Amino acid sequence: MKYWLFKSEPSTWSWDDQVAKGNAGEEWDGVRNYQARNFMREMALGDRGFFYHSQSEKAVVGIVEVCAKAHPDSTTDDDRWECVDIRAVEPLASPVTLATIKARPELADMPLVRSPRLSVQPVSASEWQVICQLGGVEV
DNA sequence: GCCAACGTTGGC
DNA sequence: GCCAACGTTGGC
Repeated sequence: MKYWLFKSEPSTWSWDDQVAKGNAGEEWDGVRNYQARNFMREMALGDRGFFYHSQSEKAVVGIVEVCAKAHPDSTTDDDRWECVDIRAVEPLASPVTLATIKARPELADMPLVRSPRLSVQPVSASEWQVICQLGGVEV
């Protein structure tokens, strides 16, 4: 199983919006970036991901699961763009902020730190464990 | 195929 | 609200 990070502006699509969709999940649509799309193509059913709020909040707030593999993005006719579906699994007991992540040497290589604009990113197993611990979530 | 212009994103 | 960084677009 692989780990990922999904970034969203809470004013556009928040963790609460994601939770409201329940187990059916929701398309992670609107991605118009090849790198991000390619990561989504690599995702398998059951892969886990962090849900990150950008802008005002700047924190990992929840854990999601891939519940549909990459398929055409329904919000465009342009067949270059694909997306997966994800569903909320559980919130972090305490959100892990960008400041906290930046302060951790073992997390300093995350794309979140290095290229903050990439909206879908891979997360290593060790990074996953560290952030889960910081967030008060059992791995 | 290159490169400049532009729009968007996100941190501060 | 500003500004820097980046990726995409379109003209040549």
